[in-house]
Amino acid sequence: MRYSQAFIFTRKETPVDAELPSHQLMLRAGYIDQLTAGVYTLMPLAWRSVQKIEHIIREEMNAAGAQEILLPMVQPGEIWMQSGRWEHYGKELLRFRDRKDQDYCLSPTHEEGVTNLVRNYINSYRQLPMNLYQIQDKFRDEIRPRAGLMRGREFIMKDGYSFDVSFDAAEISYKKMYDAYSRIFKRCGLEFRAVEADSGNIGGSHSHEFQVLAQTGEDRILSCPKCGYAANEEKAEVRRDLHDTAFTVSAATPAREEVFTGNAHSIDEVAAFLKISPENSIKTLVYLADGEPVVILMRGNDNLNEIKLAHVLGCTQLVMASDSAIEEIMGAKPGALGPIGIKVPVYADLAVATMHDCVCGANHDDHHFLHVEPGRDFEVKAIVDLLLAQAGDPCPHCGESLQGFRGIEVGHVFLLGTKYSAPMGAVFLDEKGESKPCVMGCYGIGVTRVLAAAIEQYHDDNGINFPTAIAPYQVIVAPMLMKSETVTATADRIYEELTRAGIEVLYDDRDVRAGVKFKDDDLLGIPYRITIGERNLAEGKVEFKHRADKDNEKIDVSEIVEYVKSRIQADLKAV
RNA sequence: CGGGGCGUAGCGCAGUCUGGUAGCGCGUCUGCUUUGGGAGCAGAAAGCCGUAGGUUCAAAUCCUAUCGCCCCGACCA
Repeated sequence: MRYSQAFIFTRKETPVDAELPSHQLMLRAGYIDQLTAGVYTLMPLAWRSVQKIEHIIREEMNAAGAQEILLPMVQPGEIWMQSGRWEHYGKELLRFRDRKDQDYCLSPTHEEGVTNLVRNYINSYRQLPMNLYQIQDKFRDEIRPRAGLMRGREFIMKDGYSFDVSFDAAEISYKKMYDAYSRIFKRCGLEFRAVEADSGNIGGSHSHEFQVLAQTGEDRILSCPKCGYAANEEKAEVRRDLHDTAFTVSAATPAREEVFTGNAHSIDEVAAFLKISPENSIKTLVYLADGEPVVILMRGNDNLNEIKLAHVLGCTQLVMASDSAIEEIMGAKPGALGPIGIKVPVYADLAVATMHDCVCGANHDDHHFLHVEPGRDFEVKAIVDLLLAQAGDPCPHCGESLQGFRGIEVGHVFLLGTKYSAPMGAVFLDEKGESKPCVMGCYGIGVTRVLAAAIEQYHDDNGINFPTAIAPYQVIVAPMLMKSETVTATADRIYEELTRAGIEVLYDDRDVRAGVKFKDDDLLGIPYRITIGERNLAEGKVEFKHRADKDNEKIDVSEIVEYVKSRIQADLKAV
């Protein structure tokens, strides 16, 4: 491609609206253009990279036995009503009506679509397993889209679905996809971890996320350097030798006493005011579970895992109560809350059962209780594990200290079970002639997010620095002086020969000064640059440089094409 | 959803408080010079001042409504 004709427009200035490096660089380098909140045009450079990522995905999915299809993005509300998600999916599902006043939605995912399809064609165990996938635009009306392609409302997703005769068989399909995903992200050149994850509201029994490691990631993940255990923070377990699910009252604890604690509201402030350890105070949280208030008790220095809590409560919607709601429920403002004398159901973390003679809020503004004895001064509905794991906690498998990372979730695999097949009637007849629902798995990759995550991982002060496998072009040819016929003639020839050799070349034939080309060419993130100038040409040489290298090599003009070919092949083979 | 910020030329912004001919930088176009890390000079084009009402002799500026975009929060008791 000749740069002078290309739809590539760079900017010197960093766009103010963008915060993440990937977002800033994609705007500056002319990869994307924003149309409205969370909706972006992919311009040629981004689209080329996306197509490369898609190509890798297709190769690996096909190799794993999956078949590509394309489901409609516009879906009738009817099939979403059958699965129950018309009611439960919430506002992220963009709904509308057609001229006949029928309900429709833009599909944010395709469990319904694919299950509806499969139930019409799969009737026998002989037809299973079956694995179907697609690469397509999705629309989710996100609460707050942000960070460019990282969390858009419209985005490109690869979604795949497996259908099996049993859970055991589904495990095999799941493992195949897990392995395919590992190969896909490796081939994309990304540093990532596969971590155990919560299944969220898609449902199902277990799942793994594929997390690209990056400081700017929204997810926290924990991994064990010794045994390899890795999990999303919200799913991570901690080894705890705590099993008491009832309080044992200590007779040594004095009678409880209400004291004034002034402006001390947070756990740390109260602990400092009373000169006690935060470990000895009870943190009292108020939540609304499907609208009903519940009170949660944690040891002062522990944090609550909301996902665990939601599982314990069996609720679908869990939100922290607002300050005004808390005052109504508890009779006091946040900062002085406690479990004593309230009528709301109380759940305590396991650690609370080990506490004696502790401190908690008095449900009386600016007052706390001293000498609180769980089991004597208050009772709870249940004592359960609600602890949020953090870096430094002991690994659940081997006890080693867990390491913390930040990650960007680029892929997620779920073993779904029969959550969709059963209500939607995707059933087959087994060997005995019995009708059974298919056991499903579902598998997603955020294709456009992979692109953003790759830039988060591969950039420097001068711009993007893509892995060769997903770069929009492999080589940029930069003649230094367009007036010089020897320079342009050589550049023309190298461009043509490289192109003929199957190399993807961006030919920077713009009639601009060398500095402009260097700055732009660094910004774009193309792995290799061939610089053609009069001085080197006099010796029959051109310069060759990797984007990440400081210095360049001088290569004989006659050898440059073969040399570039071998370097690119080595890059692509290395992964 | 709550809180904050912002809509003026393709991009980044000033002008708004205190109403009175629409400005600056970058980019774009023309010409000359320059040519290995975002060149210099000279000239030029380009704006329903987000939208709709209102106040006024007069509105980017004041008032009302509305639309849009960005950021923050959703571990804090």
